[in-house]
Amino acid sequence: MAGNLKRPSPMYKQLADQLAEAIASGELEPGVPLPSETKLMQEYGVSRPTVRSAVAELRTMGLVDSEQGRGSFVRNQDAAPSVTLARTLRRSGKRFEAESAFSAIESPTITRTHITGAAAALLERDEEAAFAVERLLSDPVTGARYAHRTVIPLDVAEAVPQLAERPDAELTEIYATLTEAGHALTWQESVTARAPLPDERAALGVSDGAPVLVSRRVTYSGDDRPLLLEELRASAAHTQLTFRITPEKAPTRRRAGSV
Amino acid sequence: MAGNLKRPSPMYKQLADQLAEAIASGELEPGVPLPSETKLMQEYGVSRPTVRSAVAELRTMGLVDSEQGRGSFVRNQDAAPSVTLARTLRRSGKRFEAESAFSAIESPTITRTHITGAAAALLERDEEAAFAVERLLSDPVTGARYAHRTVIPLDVAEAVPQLAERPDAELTEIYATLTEAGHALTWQESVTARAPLPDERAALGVSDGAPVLVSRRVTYSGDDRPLLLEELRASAAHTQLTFRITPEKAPTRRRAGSV
DNA sequence: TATCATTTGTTCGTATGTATC
DNA sequence: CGATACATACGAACAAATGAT
Repeated sequence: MAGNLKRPSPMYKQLADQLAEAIASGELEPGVPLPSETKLMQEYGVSRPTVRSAVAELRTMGLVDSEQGRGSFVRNQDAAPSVTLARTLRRSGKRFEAESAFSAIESPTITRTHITGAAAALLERDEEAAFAVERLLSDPVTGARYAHRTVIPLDVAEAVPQLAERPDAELTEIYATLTEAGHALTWQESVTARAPLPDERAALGVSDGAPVLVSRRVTYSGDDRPLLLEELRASAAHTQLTFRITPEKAPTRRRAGSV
Repeated sequence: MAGNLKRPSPMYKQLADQLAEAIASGELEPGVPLPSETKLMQEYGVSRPTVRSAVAELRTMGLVDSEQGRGSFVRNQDAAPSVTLARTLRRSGKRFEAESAFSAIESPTITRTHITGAAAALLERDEEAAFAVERLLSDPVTGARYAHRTVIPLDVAEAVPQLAERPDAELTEIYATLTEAGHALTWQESVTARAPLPDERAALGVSDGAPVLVSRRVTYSGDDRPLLLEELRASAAHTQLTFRITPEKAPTRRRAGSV
């Protein structure tokens, strides 16, 4: 980790890259502090703002955590994927069971809303009324927190009285209820990630630079009519989601270059 | 959007919050530029560094994109999940087909490596030798780019000669080969996300503040012996992954509080 | 084509606040 | 209490990209 920075490519980025490489190579181990800002200024012959920009880069890359009065510490990334949430369902007859178990931090809140945004596209309903059930959950082992939200369109709730009465029933119960109501259920889950919103940082305990995983599961009647939506949000630093891939038995259509 | 900032809570954060709120409320619509840094300095009576810190916050929140010489523009978040990659397999007899098709940007590169890190855990092999096949792919419609990596442990390749000869065959071919070799294949995919590394920014075209989705698919023989690993990386700003959830037929064990 | 005003990007310097040890 | 560390905020200058003149 010597002290030579050429131009161009901003000096703060070069410094960030060098530090990132030192972290990746293990030269700077998790838990140990970076050299202080003053040291880095002297070592590399750059000014304070340049050093601070470099360290800020490392923070947004999720490589270090800075603590006022102490230092900037290399984050332990091996301990990163700690919690694995299996997004699998088990079924026996008309009963369902979810693979991953949570404990609720607060009791669920039920509200009446309208379906907008991503939910509208997935439920194929725009601006229609719906029940929304919000839960704040935590993993019983690690204490990691999750936000869970269920959206039940009003037309679905009206067709199945038990849903309207207890929209906050457990999801496995709801699946059973819908099955008894004659629906042949199928599910599709879609996963993406984004930077946390300000309120999510606190609620989900998202560490600096870590994204939020957003997973949305749609329950269909048959293969195509959306009945309800679940949305799960979690800090990606603590969580990975797993899916069992089951090949569909379907006629082969030719396609080129797929991987 | 008036100009009153109290202390404490850093002024740059207050300014960032006010701008974020203006974006959330629709006062600042997607595509329109924020007031210029000079304007914001005057409006709020703060210095240029303070304004720049605030805008930097918005960038890492993924709310705006800044372009030198032009301005900082509110990002269109509705157009965010543009590309949907279905992580589903289809099967007919011993033939397989992937749902999502890509076109290769470069021809695959084959290297000999050792299995470490997340791959070691998933393949249940530590430091063992393996083929690694790297591909840079793109979506034929949108042009979005993906990095794909296949890891084939050497013991698997040696047991199935076709793999050792052409480790860079298409995955569906490899699945077929393994099936013909007598393996009953199953798959498990795990998804997480993280901030992009410096080289990924360029290779995957990751916009500022957007995380990278990392999805790893393990192919098992039977239910438990890992044969090979695929790793797919993509910018979460452009991509969502979809999974078909197929309930497993299994005896019901009781569990509390699952959602 | 060349110039110029505007806008963001980079880098320096300096001062002060605040948490930690 | 004092030394050290990061956090915030100011001012200033120049670079680089853009778009219009």
